[in-house]
Amino acid sequence: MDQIEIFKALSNKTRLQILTWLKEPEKHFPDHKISCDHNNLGVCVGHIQQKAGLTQSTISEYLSLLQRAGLVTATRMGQWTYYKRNEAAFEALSNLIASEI
Amino acid sequence: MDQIEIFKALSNKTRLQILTWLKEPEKHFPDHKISCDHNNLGVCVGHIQQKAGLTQSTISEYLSLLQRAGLVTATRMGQWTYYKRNEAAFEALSNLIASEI
DNA sequence: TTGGAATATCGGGAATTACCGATATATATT
DNA sequence: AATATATATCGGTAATTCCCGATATTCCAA
Repeated sequence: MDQIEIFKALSNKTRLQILTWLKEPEKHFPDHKISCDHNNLGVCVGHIQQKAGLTQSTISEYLSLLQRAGLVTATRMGQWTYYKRNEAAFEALSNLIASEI
Repeated sequence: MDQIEIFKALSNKTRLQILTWLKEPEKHFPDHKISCDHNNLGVCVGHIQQKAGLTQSTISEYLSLLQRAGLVTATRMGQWTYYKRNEAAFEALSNLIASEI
């Protein structure tokens, strides 16, 4: 758990938005059931990219950055990569700020 | 409470160190009683700078950056400026991460 | 009121980050 | 095998951040 990597990952408006969108995927990605997300794997890159309005390469990089920071997990299924929040990481970060930092 | 400004402020090793030092000033600045810190005002810039090992200008900027983010408060007393943690901000941030982000 | 001490601000070079377009890779379909 | 789709990676420019030295400002002391 690299604190600085986490805080850097959170220091960007688009990435923060993505994380809050992933809190309620069914709300923010209403068409996810009929396309990417079969189970509870998360949301695929393309949907996130469309909603964010930045290029595919940028969003792909942002998502892998969030993954390296441990804030999301990625699952590859066929041609899609599904990203979902790692709630444990947020809980740990909250506790870290409340007690360590 | 500008989230991004806060996370940017926390995205630096030296600034994180300063914040943890300020959690226990008497431990990390053992000579603070006989010099700067008369009451509970915090720790003066010079002591923080010595411990951090960076230049005076850098530390001064880091401290005002932390202040702008709301993570510390500054009190000017004579020629010294004393910085101390704003614990309410950390609590608020912890809660924010636990519930909003 | 002049000099010194503590801090703040200014200007700048090197490194990092924010995005992009182009291209590569992997998978699915025909 | 050839093509199409989804994602990842690469190379690059503009903006931001890191940290410095030099200078300005504020306050105190002689």
